[in-house]
Amino acid sequence: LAKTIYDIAKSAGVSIATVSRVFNDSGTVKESTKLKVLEIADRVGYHPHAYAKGLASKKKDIIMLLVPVISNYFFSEVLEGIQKRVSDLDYELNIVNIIDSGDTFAQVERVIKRQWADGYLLVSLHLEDEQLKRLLRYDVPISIVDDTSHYLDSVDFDNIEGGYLATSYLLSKGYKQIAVLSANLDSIPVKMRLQGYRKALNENGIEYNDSLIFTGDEMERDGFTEKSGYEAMMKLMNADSEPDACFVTSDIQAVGAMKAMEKTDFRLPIISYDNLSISEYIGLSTVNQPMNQMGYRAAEMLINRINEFPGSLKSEIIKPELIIRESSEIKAQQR
Amino acid sequence: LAKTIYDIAKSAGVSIATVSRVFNDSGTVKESTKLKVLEIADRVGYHPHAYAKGLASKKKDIIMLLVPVISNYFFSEVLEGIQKRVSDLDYELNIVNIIDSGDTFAQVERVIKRQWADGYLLVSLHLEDEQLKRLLRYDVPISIVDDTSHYLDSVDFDNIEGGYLATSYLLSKGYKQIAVLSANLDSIPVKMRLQGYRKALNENGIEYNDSLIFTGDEMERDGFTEKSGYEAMMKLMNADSEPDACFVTSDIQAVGAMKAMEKTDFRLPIISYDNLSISEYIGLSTVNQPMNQMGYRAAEMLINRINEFPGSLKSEIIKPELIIRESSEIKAQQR
DNA sequence: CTGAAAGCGCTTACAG
DNA sequence: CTGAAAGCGCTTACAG
Repeated sequence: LAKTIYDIAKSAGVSIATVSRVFNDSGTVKESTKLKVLEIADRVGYHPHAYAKGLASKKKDIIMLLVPVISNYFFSEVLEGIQKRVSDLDYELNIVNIIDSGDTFAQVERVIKRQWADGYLLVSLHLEDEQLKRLLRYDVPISIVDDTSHYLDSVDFDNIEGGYLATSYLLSKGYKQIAVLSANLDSIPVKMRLQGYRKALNENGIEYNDSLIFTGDEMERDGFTEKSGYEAMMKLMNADSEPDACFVTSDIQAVGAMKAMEKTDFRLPIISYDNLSISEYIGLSTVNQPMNQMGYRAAEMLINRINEFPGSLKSEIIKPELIIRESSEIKAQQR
Repeated sequence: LAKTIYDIAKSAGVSIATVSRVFNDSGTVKESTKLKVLEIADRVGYHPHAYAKGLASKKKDIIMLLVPVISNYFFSEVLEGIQKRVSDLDYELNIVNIIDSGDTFAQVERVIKRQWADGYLLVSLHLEDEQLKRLLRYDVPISIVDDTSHYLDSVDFDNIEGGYLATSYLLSKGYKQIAVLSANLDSIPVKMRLQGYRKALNENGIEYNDSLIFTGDEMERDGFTEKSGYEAMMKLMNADSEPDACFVTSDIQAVGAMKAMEKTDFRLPIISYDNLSISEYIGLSTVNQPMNQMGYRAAEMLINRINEFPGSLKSEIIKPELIIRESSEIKAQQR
């Protein structure tokens, strides 16, 4: 029932090769023939079959994006950047949601094996580098977004810089005892952010003090949760040390931390990380990552790679920026 | 470079037909042959080429989901329901993000014309019914999610019931002058929700009063914005009428309305609509729509349709439920 | 400017 | 239980 190139060719009184040329703007076709073909195609609702075209030409003009959690602010921003660049460069974007069921890598591998696209963007998937290495054998362009790899192109954020910016700012305000409310200390971004924290202390001649680092007990989502932030702040308030400001490794933890403070008279200037949409509501000073830009650059990088494959590994690091709102400007208020 | 069925057939010393049968679990293949084929395929990383398979067999085992805004709570919940049902019924899901650029219908039509999938789910797209009618000519199963159609299968929420539930609850608490902070009065869901509001008033013998309906001036996103809610509440506070409770057509408007109230001593019990994730934080009583269930049912409906196409039009309406938190339980406090 | 024909990587009757 | 062959709907040298 669906129309094929043969139907159009017959109606227009030309060969299928000519119809194909019209739709691909390739070769040379007499203007009148072209118009006729286009008119008929439009009337009957014909469009080249994506699979047939992809099979015959190798070129699919499709970028496929694999992502675990589709509905958060982070991904929405990254997607916007990707979408923009992909469209401008005349590709189409297909998204596949990778389900959190333990076999992440198998799901990714399956999609890639099936050869859906000209290139793949793996966003926030955090696979092990050895797993990524195994993808090389499929011999197709793949870029990693929001992570780094030794085997595949990547675009990532500079988490060291983020921790550094937040801490430096607090130091510049005269605070000296800067506590950290941290998510899982083994998580890569956390490690990096803390590295930035130490770097800032170091530059200001302040010694790093282990007893100022507080972690919640809840370790779901690597401790990037409200509950974990709440717990960490409770520990801070009951500790012997007397911090005068606080760096929190994520906004969502800061929400929990603020709830903990609200129950008491205790107040501490805070800077956190992520710039979630709620952060503006509650006046959270935070480190913003230009997610849109990350997506944009990643799409560009992948498409470049498609056009010159293979080639030497490319990796790009995007700098975060500090956003100051109320939470860092309040006066500390001790027990 | 990528492996094909011919490579596997040669290595295994069988014909390509046999390899095909192994991968499709069709026909009968000697167990030992099957094992051998599978072992070789796994070793070299072979998997049938999606396009070639789709072209040859007509059956693609793909459902494609078209959606305008990917990153909101609503879609994430709907997606979860869809994903679950789709996987259980052995299909794969591809998502295409429809960009808000005025040519929504053209984008949708383009995807469908290209025959990517066995069936399509159009989520929150709100196309005109005449446009949907035009999709019939592509002769492929399509279901509408979060809207209703006379031409295509659909799953939608019962917005009348939602307005009715919220209003009835406030009436049951003894309130009699129930104001409405409304988004665009011409929007379909708003009309429905207000119809439910009137129904509830009616059942309780209370006359509908036009001067209790307040709309913001901001009409971006059909007035489903914080700003619009803020403006509407400002109007309410400055009006002559003296409402004792309030139904707001969305949570996001309620956020704005609450900000307006916070600037004054004015307080009004509120119930809104949507149950956004922030609603729990701020204690908003609201109407929840089981989005997960909607997705689940829609996927099921589409796949049924794929298996018996064509057939008589199916449409399903999902009931919302009331969630009571603090915002409706406070005492009114007049100027 | 246009057409005939081979080929892309599969599936699926048909025959054995 | 297995293979040879036609066909899915296109693209693309090649020839004219």
